[in-house]
Amino acid sequence: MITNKKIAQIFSKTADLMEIKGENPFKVRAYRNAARIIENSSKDFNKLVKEGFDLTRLPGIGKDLSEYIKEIVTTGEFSKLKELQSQIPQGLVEMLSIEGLGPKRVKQIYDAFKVTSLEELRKFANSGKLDELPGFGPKLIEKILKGIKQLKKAGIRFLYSDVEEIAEDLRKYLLNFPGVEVVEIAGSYRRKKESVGDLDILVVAKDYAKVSEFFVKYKRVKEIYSAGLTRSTVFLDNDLQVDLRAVSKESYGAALHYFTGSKAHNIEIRKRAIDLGLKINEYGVYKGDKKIAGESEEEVYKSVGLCLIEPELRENRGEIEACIDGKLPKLVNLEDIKGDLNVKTKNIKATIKKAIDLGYKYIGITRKAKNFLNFCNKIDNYQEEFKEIKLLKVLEIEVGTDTKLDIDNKILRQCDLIVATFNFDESQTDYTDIVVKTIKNYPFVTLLSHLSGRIINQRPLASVDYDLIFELAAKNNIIIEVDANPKRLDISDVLIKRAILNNVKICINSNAKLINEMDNLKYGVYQARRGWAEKKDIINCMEFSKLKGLIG
DNA sequence: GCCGTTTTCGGCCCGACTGTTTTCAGTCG
Repeated sequence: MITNKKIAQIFSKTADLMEIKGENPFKVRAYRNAARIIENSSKDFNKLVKEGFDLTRLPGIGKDLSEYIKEIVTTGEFSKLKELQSQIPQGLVEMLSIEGLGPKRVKQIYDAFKVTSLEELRKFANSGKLDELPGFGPKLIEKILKGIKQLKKAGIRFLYSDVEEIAEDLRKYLLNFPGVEVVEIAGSYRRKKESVGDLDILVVAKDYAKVSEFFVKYKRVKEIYSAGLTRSTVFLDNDLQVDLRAVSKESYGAALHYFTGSKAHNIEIRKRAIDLGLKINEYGVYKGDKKIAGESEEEVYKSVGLCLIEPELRENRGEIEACIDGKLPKLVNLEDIKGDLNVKTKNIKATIKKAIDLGYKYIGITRKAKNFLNFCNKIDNYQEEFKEIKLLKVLEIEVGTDTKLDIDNKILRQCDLIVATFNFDESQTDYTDIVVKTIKNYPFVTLLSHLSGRIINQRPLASVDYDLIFELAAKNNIIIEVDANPKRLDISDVLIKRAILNNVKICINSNAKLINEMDNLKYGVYQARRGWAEKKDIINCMEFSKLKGLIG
């Protein structure tokens, strides 16, 4: 089955190749735009095509792209891409990821020397041949050589949780410097994306030059890439890129908006400004030469007739339209969480104490069927001891590819919640059947865990007909879990939005194996916010009495 | 390739920076 992600990948690949070929850049943009729309869509394109939906109704998809999508869904391939691939060597695409090399220069190099691989490029650069090309000076060539070396590192994204500590430490470090008034970390970090490419730090300060000097002396800086009058870039010891930018107080809101992104969101906002006869850049909102807004983000949004849109929503996934219609979600907050329903920690007493510390009203401790009755006795005893928190006995069953389940009735009567977790065999391609069978044949299962099976940067989403599953889940009151483990965040933001649109309730659990991993729940909340989730969509934001009715 | 309440052509977000030139193209975010 062709997933949205797969279609998106095909279009972006096509765009890369077209760019090198020297096609009209706006045409290339149309493909990239379509790729983004499809990947972010809350609808399954495979399904839309099969239902005969008129794809040209979607903004950004016209007559041609609509036909191409149909071709990809029905044949699994894209003839245009195949043709491009036969004309343009793969090595050229790799060259695009070298800092300083874009499509024009790659094409220039290829046309002149027929260089098709990075290795060949390195030889040419070293031999001095590249100097012959117009526009290629010693500095650019040095940059290319350096870029080839660093290529492996380039493009890696860090888990949000991995950069969080550094980011907050840097924030404190800069705030301590005399004359620094504001430090804010923008970019995908502020949008709470599951992975972050680099850190964009904005600073309002009396004397930027001094702050910049102080910044590049940060203990973890390995390399200073550039240090200018308004911008400095460094690499840290773990290869994380950090940009520091000087911002004036009067432009702070415009700059924060601009550098928070996403790019797609910014472009939409700017288009809107143009329609209103305004111009937006990182310094402010302008009517002619007159600056009419810029000090705060609220002002910037207000100038184009919008309300403040929370950073997590800024992906051009319908947030602007929702704002106009007054239908922006009131996003869930960490404080709304009343309990964690899937904790696999060994030490029960320590778990309960931690849950109380976290202010939880209830905590679900999970075990597999083996020795479950013995575990239940222990929980009953602890419940006597800790009356301030409600303890739930959670049974986890692993669904293999055969969906055979054999659970003792005694156990079923004892547990408060049964969670099915999927253990997909990587060799299989479509797991929809297994999930459907689990829902239909085992009515005692109320929570589905690891539905997509993804591990960030390692294992992609399983190929499942998510809309079908969500429909069934809504009908059968099945809850879908968001595993807050920052390496997983399964299900993803886009899927959370799709689940909620299908009236499916979600549950954010830490899946903690160690006590301190219970703190990971916040990452699940961030992901849920990116998936437009409100308090009412999340069962562990509910009082215990209401929750009981949903999981019982 | 998409789009249109100046609608079937002619636009398409916008500015900084870099390195190369000598007024600007390419790249980047």
